[in-house]
Amino acid sequence: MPQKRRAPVRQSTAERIRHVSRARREKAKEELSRNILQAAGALFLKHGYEGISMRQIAEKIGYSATTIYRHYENKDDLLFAIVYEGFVKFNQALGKASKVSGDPLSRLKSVCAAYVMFGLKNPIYYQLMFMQRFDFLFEKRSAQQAPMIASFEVMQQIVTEAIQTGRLKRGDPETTSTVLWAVGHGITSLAIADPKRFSKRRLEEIMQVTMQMILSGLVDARR
Amino acid sequence: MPQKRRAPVRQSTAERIRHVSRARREKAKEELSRNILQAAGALFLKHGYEGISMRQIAEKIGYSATTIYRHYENKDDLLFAIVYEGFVKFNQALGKASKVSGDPLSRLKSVCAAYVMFGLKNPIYYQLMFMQRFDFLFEKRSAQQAPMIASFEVMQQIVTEAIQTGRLKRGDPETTSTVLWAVGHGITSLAIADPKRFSKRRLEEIMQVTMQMILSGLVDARR
Amino acid sequence: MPQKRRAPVRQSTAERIRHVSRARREKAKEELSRNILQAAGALFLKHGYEGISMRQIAEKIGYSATTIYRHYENKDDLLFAIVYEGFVKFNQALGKASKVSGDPLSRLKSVCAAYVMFGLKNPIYYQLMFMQRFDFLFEKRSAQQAPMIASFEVMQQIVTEAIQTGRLKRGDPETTSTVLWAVGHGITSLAIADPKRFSKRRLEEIMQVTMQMILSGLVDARR
Amino acid sequence: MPQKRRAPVRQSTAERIRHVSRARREKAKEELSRNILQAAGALFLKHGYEGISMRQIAEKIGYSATTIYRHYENKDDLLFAIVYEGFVKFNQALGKASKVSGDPLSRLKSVCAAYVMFGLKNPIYYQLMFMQRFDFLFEKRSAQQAPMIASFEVMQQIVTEAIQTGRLKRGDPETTSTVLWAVGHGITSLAIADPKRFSKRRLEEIMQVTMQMILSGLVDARR
DNA sequence: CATGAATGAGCATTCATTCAT
DNA sequence: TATGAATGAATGCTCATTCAT
Repeated sequence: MPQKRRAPVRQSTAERIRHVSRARREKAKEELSRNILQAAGALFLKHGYEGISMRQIAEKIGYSATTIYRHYENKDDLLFAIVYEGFVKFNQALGKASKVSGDPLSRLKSVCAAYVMFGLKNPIYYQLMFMQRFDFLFEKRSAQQAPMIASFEVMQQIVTEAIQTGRLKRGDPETTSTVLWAVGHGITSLAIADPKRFSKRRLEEIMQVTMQMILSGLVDARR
Repeated sequence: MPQKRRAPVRQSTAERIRHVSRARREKAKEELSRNILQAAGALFLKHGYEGISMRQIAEKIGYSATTIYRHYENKDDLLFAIVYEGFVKFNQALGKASKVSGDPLSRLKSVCAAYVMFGLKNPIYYQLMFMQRFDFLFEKRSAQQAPMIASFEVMQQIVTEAIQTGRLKRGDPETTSTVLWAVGHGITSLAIADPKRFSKRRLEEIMQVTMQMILSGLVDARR
Repeated sequence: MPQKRRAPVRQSTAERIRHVSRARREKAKEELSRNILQAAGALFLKHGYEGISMRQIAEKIGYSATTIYRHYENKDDLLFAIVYEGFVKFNQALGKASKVSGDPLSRLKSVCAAYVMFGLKNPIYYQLMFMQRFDFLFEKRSAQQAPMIASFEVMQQIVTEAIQTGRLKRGDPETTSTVLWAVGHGITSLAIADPKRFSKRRLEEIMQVTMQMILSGLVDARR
Repeated sequence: MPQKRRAPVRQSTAERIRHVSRARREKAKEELSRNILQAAGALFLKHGYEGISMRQIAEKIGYSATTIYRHYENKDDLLFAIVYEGFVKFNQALGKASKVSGDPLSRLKSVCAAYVMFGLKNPIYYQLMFMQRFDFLFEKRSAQQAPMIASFEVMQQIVTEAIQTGRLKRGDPETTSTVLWAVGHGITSLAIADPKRFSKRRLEEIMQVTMQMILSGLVDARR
């Protein structure tokens, strides 16, 4: 990141007094960055990206609007940071779930559950990531698509394995994993969009019915 | 300074033909109305409701922004018109599909297919209807929620029937129909959001796998 | 098309001096506030409240329209500030005049003269306060009506005293003070509206004739 | 008034059928003109000139906005027509009152009463004429200021007479008549602006006190 | 590092006015 | 004569962003 303005050679007295350890300062900065991200995320979610102004974000965190620009280049950048972080977290969650011990099928179940769980626990991220169209964000940032792609591949990988080991019916792994993805996405997005309909109990029922449907429907019964 | 506003420069008669017979004029008006609706829909979809201005819509249809106001009271009204029409069409599609002859199960399949088909054929409507949050639109127009509610009920009705006639496994009809809804929504919304991944062939495969999954997974095999 | 908004072109430092010491800065801010108030007042007066736009005010003071909003919440607020300040000044003027030494009659004369003088010295304030209907301003700001009410009461108070001490003819104090008010308002508003007719000399004559008329006409001659 | 578009040589059938007597047609036109004037006056008064749109006027009379333009050239012209008519009526009222039989003093009283009465009976006209600033209206229409000027002169004429015949104290007639004018205007405008304070009874009291004040104060008692 | 001041561009909406019918 | 359609300009206001301190 090209530092645009070099630091002055001589620190002012005031600066020296305020001077804390370098680590401490950086930590504070990061904390603020994260703060901004969270506030912005929550607001974007509630009122849409275009519906929220930098000033509103600033007000929520108790800083001036200008301060945000010290942490993020502009509004787009801020949004991207949220979505990007979302994908990193998402990727971690799926990755962790996929490493559960057991046969491919239980790992598949684990990943599916993790998918839905992520969405329900991070509705802000999920909506920003999957329920709105921010293609434009990645247009000029293709280099940073890695975690997004990786996430997609985790599931496909497991499905492939499950098919190869004969636990799932024979078929194109991409097709099958897309179906699973779609089921997960359908439940998650509906649950987020209309929480009233998705009480905890109802959701549990739904998940159970769904899992059973998947198992009865996709598993190769001959084994 | 009550300065006189100058009269707008008119386009020559040849450029645009208007003011013909009364019937013709009304037809032209309706056509323009529809035109606005379509343009607005496409734009809202791509950039979000808040991301699109009346001016942008106007420019797309080649009229001044003011003209839109002759057809729709305001921006909200315009969006509502789109969503409302979407639900009317949606309702018709589901209704028609549900009246197919045969046992509840084949009607269920028919409705599911109709659901996905509607989304794929009317991606603009679908996204505005289901992939964004426009609760506020109906807040003051509860009287016009009919087609929306009716749509939701079609599927639930069929599921209930299928359970009662023993074709589907015993269970709460609402849970079961929600699962089906979620599956349909998952496929549809993914297909719309990422068309590259959903070629016609791939989609057919997906639908087939899905249908089979549903049937194997939810149907009461004892019958 | 979330197109980036370009940064505004700034004026060179030399052109306008800002950002000095904190105290200096606050002083500058107040000065600008006052500047806006004056410009707005003059314009509202000449073309009516509805006839003037924020942009026109801004242009008059050489700032952008946005800047006004840093000082006043909105157009109503701006108008209110003017009228309110007017009443504060008016109240002070009447109050001071009423405290002149002497019998009630000379204090009455003093207040009448102060009334007219205020209007002539502050024609902008006067017209906005008394020659246009801005009831709506106070509808939601009843708490701030104090100076206005106080002003009205000063004259009535003196008249009451003058009647009680027998210097004015017996009669309803409210009626009498309203007559005096009307006379003062008549002269003041005509003088403001048609300054050509009200040269300094002519005005002096008018005031003299009027005062004499009041004294001959309202004073109880038996004393 | 230069007719911009000449009438077609051949009347269409429809036109011939609709054809009524010329007189009847003109009468209808005038009636509509008057209708527009009244509606516009009432609205201008209530919401200010700038606060009212042509469409609002049109809606009030149940015609399209375009129709107004057939009767008045533009909005300014419409306002002017109102004010002009007001001055014509005002002039008539004062003129009639000044022709009452009797000595100059009773004629003076008659004119003063007529002044106030006009304002109270035609508050719309009065406010538009005297309580708002429409200088711009007359800037390019100086030829039509006649009734306005005439009105001003009626009172001055009587005062001059009264002084010459020794009924009023010696003094500059212009000064004296201006004082009277101011008193009349003061009462009238206050009564219009704040009707709550000016009940019929209160107003009568005020008028009586005022008249007495004028007589005691301005009349030459030596006669 | 954080901020106050400032601004050009943009937004939804309304307006006065014109034109052809 | 009256009107529907259309429009450029304007309005109050908000926004993202910059700059110098």
